[in-house]
Amino acid sequence: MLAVQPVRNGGESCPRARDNPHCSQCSVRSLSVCAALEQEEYTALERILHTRCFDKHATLFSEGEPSSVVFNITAGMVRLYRLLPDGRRQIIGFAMPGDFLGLALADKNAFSADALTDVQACQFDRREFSALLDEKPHLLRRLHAIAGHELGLAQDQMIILGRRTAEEKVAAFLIGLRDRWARVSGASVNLPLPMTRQDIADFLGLTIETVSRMFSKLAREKLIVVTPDGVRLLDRGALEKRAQS
Amino acid sequence: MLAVQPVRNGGESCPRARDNPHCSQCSVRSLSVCAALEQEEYTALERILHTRCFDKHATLFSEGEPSSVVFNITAGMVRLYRLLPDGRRQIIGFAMPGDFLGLALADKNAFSADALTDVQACQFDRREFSALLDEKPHLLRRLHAIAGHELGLAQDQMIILGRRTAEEKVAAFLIGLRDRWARVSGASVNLPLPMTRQDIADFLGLTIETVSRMFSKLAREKLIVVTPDGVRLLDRGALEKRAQS
DNA sequence: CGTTGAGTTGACCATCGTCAACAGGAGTGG
DNA sequence: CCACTCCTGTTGACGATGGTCAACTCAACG
Repeated sequence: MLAVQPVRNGGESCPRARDNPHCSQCSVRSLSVCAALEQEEYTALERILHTRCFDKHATLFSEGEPSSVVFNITAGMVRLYRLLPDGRRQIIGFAMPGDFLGLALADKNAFSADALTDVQACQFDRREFSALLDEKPHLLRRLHAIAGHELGLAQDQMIILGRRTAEEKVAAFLIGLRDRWARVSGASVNLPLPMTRQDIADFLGLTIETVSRMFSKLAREKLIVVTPDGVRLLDRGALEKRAQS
Repeated sequence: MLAVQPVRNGGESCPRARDNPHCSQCSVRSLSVCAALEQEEYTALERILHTRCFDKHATLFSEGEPSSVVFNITAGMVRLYRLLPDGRRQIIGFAMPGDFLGLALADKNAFSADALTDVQACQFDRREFSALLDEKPHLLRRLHAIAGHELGLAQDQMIILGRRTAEEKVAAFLIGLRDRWARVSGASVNLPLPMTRQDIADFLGLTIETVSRMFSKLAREKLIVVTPDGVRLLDRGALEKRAQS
């Protein structure tokens, strides 16, 4: 099954989810900030948490605007990007279940975020969340650890953008996405790609045509099969070799 | 004067500096983690702080090794980089006075760091520093705020690497370095470049030849003058226009 | 059944990388 | 002091990678 999370939930509307905002039953708890907290901390989080749903293509927040809320994604995939004055776009990353948006707790959004699929998320008022961090330093430690991890990912992406060929970029993208996806939904050779070729191109610093050509090339060489809503990874080893990772 | 910080200090040796580890007299205090702390926090920091000097070309730490210490740079410039298996190198950034190395507090170094000039730094044992953060959540907040800022810089760099031409990259590099340098040593049209062309190339995802050509081009067009140890920025406005920033 | 938008493929071309030659400074040894 | 080497940086000629432009397919949708 290539369909992403929300479909699995059968399009449950958010009210249903809101009836039940218990971290103890959260499927992404082990993957996110919320991992390894104390009962008291979960209780505090549940008190200020709102479950939210976003339709595909909906905007979670926009670059430059005052940021009033932060999110923990629980289902679906989110596109994070920044725009240049001349209209060029750089995709910063793709957020998945377990990912936290608003790590920096800054008062302006550093980037825009919109939903590539239907998305569910835990939403927190930024000030309330920030105040909670003052009360629960342990939670702040968790958040900081995640920020450190994100910094590492950003540096990986710098290497990909700066020092890799088109083929290596696409291979590294597929490997990287697969690894992250496996944490959420278990290992599988099928990898859903809810983003467009343009999104991938803007993530990798390529054009849509080059991305398409590289997909075709990898398919011709039997490393992947391109499916309607993603790819099937046939030869992970060979793919990793191309990614130079 | 294009010479960088340590020269200004007349080559004072570290023992001299160690006699005097008082944050209250630190020239970079206002720029770093240490800004806006309480007296009690400075006292705690001074207790676990060691001032260190590194000669030009010395290694502060290496990628992959267990990280036992963290640094706050007080003078000089440091090159931060990662290596690919095949020898290609990506420079992650250049650290200046006020910059903190080891933000993530991870137990392995995510990158290597070596001195481009003589360097002075406050060194902390990572475990001691980490323990201090548990006692002083306010200090952790500071550190987290800085991590958020670094994440923003990393995203800026992604845009530069992914979506800009060689000329834009070099212009953006000069503007960015100048802005950061101005915080340390005051505004000036003279910008020291202690790094080699190869370093700049590995930072921008270019070759040494292309960097050289772009410097020549900007010089031919009277936007900069290339000096033995850096550049003189003649037309900041025009340069910013080229940087598309 | 026409329209729209995503994706693929081909032809051509420009930017930037590769290879090579050369200049100038620093360090070394005769 | 000069000759020599080494290293960094500059410049030119050439070519390849990836961008540009265009035509086409296909699926979704009314």
